[in-house]
Amino acid sequence: MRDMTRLHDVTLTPTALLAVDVVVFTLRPGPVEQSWQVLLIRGQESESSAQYALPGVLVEEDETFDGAARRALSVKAGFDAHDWYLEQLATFGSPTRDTRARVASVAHIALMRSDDLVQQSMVAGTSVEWIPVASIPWDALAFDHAAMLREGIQRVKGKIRYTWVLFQLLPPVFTMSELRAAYAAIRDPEVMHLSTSNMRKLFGRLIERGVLVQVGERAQAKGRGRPGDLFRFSGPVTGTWARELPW
Amino acid sequence: MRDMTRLHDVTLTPTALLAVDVVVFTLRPGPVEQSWQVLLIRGQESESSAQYALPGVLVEEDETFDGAARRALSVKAGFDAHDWYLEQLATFGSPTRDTRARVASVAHIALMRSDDLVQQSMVAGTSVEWIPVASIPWDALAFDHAAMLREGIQRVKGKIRYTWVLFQLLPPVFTMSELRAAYAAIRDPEVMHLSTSNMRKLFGRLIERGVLVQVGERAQAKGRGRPGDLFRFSGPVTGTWARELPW
DNA sequence: ACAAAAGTGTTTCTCATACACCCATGT
DNA sequence: ACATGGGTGTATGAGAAACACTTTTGT
Repeated sequence: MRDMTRLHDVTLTPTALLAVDVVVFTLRPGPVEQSWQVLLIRGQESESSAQYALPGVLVEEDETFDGAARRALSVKAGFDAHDWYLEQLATFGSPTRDTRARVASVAHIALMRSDDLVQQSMVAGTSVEWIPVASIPWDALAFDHAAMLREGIQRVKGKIRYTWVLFQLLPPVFTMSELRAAYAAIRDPEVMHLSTSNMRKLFGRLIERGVLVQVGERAQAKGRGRPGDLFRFSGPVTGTWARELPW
Repeated sequence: MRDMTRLHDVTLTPTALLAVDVVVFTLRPGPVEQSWQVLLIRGQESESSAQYALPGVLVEEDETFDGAARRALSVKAGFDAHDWYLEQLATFGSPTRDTRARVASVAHIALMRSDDLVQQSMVAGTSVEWIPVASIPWDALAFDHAAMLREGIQRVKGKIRYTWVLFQLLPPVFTMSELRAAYAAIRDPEVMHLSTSNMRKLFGRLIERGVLVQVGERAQAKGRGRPGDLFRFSGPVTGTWARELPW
């Protein structure tokens, strides 16, 4: 970056390859237990026991990790992820993780709004599958992708409790019920038992501060019952609650 | 790790170098504002503006990141860090961070108990300095070490609030006052105004669960005032509070 | 004896949870 | 009409914060 305070006495011959892998999460309509889903790629190399892998690519010479991760989503899954929430998770680089060369993979997590799903696609020879987090085929994952998934799941579970990333998984406009359902799907189905009354009280602070804006309309009624008021999130992606949410 | 589901169609020529850098924190006696300190290496290459750097080394062929990080602490600062708390922070690998080659550095944070400081040392040509976090020379840091420090500081500040890592910075036996002071030094000096009464009530849960054990003795009296009861932490390093601490 | 630091117990107030009741929509 | 889901307001209980008072040390 700025100077050469280090490495002056060593060779600069490259010794490793850099890769990125992405754990993509989304929320889909359906039963709470299956709503939170992750994207896996089913490979065509059927001779091995590893049927599933995370989307990943090798990092190119002049490419940032962020750029490589978004390219992986494009190349491996056919998604245009240029405006998705993306954050670095951790780097996996055990000397033995790949037998052919030292490969360090910088794992990321990405959050896709379920209504972006219009584009679902099929990429030459591989197929893209959304799997509920509750039923991940842990034993059929390539490389150390199981460890990446475990860490990614923990990261998201923890982070929705004190930051505003949850809104990156919701559509632009949503009801309190949808917000509660999103929370329940990721953290704990028990949250579904919370009354809308208490939800509003908790999120009332955000409404006062203008982070949640009530759009002047009601949602489309679906099925029986009164449709809920619609809200729009207008705060910074990186924002946090003053206090951690109680559940 | 397990098979070859990927990379089958690309060359495996190494293109990058792997490094580790470590942000080492400790707590030292003294005024609250200067108690939380970080380790910086003052380099001898005085021609450049970057006077300070984090301890770091290149990762060797058969070395884990964890191993390389502990070696960096040994080689660059003369510490035996084999039993220190060490965790991966993030990987910094901008294509332009080093002009000579693509170097990806896996940053770590390490926590040193201040009473381990017996070993303080001097390594050939470089000098090890403990700098209060409040007075880091941001403009005199090599590479992207300023970014690493910023992230490291945020990580620790956040993590002491919901995990038990704070105890990794305290001596094996400590008083409630020392615990409060440690918290105050990292999070907010305001915490110093909390009464010991309220502290005990908050940590009372931990005492009941046996995570904090009251050693049957009082601390050495220093100066005026009654010495505090001594406690010992006996929980898992990775433990978390049921609820986030209120401050 | 007094100041300073630590321990114990009580009071107050905030806020999470629970509950009772009203509103809107589809069958 | 009634069942179902959403919204409003109130009551209850847990716990954080504040405070008054006692205990132990050094000067």
